[in-house]
Amino acid sequence: MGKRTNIECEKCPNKDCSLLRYCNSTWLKFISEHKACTTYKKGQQIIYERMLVDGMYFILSGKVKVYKTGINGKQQILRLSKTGDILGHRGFNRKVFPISAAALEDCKVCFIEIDDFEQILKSNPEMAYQLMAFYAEELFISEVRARNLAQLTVREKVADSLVKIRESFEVNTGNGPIGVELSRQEIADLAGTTKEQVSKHLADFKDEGIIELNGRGINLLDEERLKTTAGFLPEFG
Amino acid sequence: MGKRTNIECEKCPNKDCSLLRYCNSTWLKFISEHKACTTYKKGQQIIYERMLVDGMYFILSGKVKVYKTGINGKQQILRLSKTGDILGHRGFNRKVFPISAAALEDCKVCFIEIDDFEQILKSNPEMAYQLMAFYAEELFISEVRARNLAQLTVREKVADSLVKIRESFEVNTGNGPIGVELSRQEIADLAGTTKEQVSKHLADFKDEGIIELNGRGINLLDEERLKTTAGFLPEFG
DNA sequence: CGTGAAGTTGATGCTTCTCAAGCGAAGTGG
DNA sequence: CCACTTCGCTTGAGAAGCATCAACTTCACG
Repeated sequence: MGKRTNIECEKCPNKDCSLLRYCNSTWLKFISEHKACTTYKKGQQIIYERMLVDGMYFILSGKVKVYKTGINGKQQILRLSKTGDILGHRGFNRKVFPISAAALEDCKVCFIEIDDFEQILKSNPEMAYQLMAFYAEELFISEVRARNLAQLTVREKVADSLVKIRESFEVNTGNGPIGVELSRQEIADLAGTTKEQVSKHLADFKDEGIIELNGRGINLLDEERLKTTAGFLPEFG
Repeated sequence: MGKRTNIECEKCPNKDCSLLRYCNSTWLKFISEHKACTTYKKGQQIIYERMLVDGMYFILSGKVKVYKTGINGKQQILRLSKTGDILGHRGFNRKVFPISAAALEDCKVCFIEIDDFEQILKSNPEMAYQLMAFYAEELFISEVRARNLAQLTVREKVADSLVKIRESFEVNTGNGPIGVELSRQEIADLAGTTKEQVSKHLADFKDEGIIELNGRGINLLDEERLKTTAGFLPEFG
C-alpha cells in the first residue's frame, strides 16, 4: 500500500469521477469523510486477484492496467483505465477480486469501503441506475473483445490493440501518440499473443507507413488504415 | 415473429424468472397487463443484431443461444440461456441490439416494452440493485471467457465448452448428458474454433473414455477429467 | 564503460485451419 | 418402395499461421 494523501471531494478537480458525478453535496461530504486516497508508484499493484474485496477504488490521476492471470501466469489485460475511472467494480457482490490492477505510471487512487459504498448506492437511486448502465456498457465491450480475441488474426489483434489503447487514453481519435508507453509484453498481453509477434507486426506497420516508432512511443500515422487492418466490424449501438 | 399466447404472471409456474423474482403483487399485475408472450420455433431468430431495441425478453420455456456475428459472418456464441433467463439486456441504454438470439428448441418468450421496463426498474430499487448484480456477474463470466478464448488450446476450449454447456442447462453437475443437442458448428462457435476441430477432439475424448457419443447427444462420463483437460484455473469469488 | 533488461530478428517446429473426399442418416419424388 | 438428393459429420493431407527458441542489438542506469 502506498502513501496516503487525502483530498477533499468538494474541491476535487476531476468532474468526470464515476463516484462523484451523480452525488449531491450531502453525499460529497460523506464520501470526503469516508474515503482514503493513496499514492502508487509506477508498476505497483493496486488490486490483487483473490484479495478480499474491501471496497471500491477510483482513479484520481494516473493510468492503470486491469488484468487477469491465466495459464502459466500469463496475463490477459482486460482494460486500460485512467483518471475518473472506477476500479474494482468487478468485486461487487464477490468475496475476492477476480482481477488484478497495476499502475502504469504514478497514480493517486481514492478508496471507499464496501459498506459505505453500498450505503451511497442505496441512498442514491440515480447512482445505482448509472452504475447499472456502466456495467451494461462494460459487458458490451467485454463481449466485443471476446469475439475479437477468438476470431481475429494476430496482425489484426495488434492493430486493434493500438486503436484501443489510443481510445482508452486520448480524448481525440485520429492520428498521433497512443497516450501511454507500454512494453511489448504488455501490448501482447492485451492483444492475446507474444511479445515477439508484437515486435514483428509493429515493424510491419512501420514499414507500411501506418505507424511511427520512437523507443517505446508509438504514433499513429494512418488510423483509418489501422482500423481497416484490424478487420473492423463497425459496432453499432 | 411467432404466435402470441399470453400467460398470467401471477400464475406463472416459473418461480426463478429474472423479471418476477423481485416484484410485489402490484407490479406482477402491471407486468401481466403489459407483456406479450410469443412462441418461437426451433431455429427461429428472436433478436437480430442491429435491430432497434424495443424492450426486454424473458424466456418462459425453451433454450436459446446468444451470439455475435464476426468476420465473414462467423458466429461467436456468447451465452446459452434457458427458462427464466433474461434476453436482450445487452440492449439496455442502446439504440440497437449488439447481439443476436435464436431458439435452440421451441421456445416461449415474454416481452416487455422498454418504457414499461424502465418504469418497473425505477419503482423497484431492489430490482435495479439485483439487475446491477446480474450485470456484474455477466461481466465476470465474460472476462473469464475472453481470457480462455485467448489462452487455451483448441482441445482445452472444446473440453471447457462441454462443461459450460452442461452447467448452462443441467442443474446438477457431474456426469450425464449435457442437456442440449448442438451441431458441431455450434459447439465450434462456442469454443472459438472450427467444426472439424470439434469433431476430432470429441472423437479423442470418446477414445479416452471421457465422453460418450450417440448421434448429436453427448454424455459426460468423467467430468473431473474433462475439467482437468480444460486446464481449469479454479475461479474464486 | 559494464551490466542487465527489453527489444529485434530469423530459424524451426508445432498447432490449427482449410480443403477435399467419403460416409451415413433423413427427407423427396418418381 | 426404392433411387436420389441433401445435409451434417468424419477423417486425412497439405498449407498457413503462430509460438518458441536462440542469437544478437539497443538502451537505461549505476
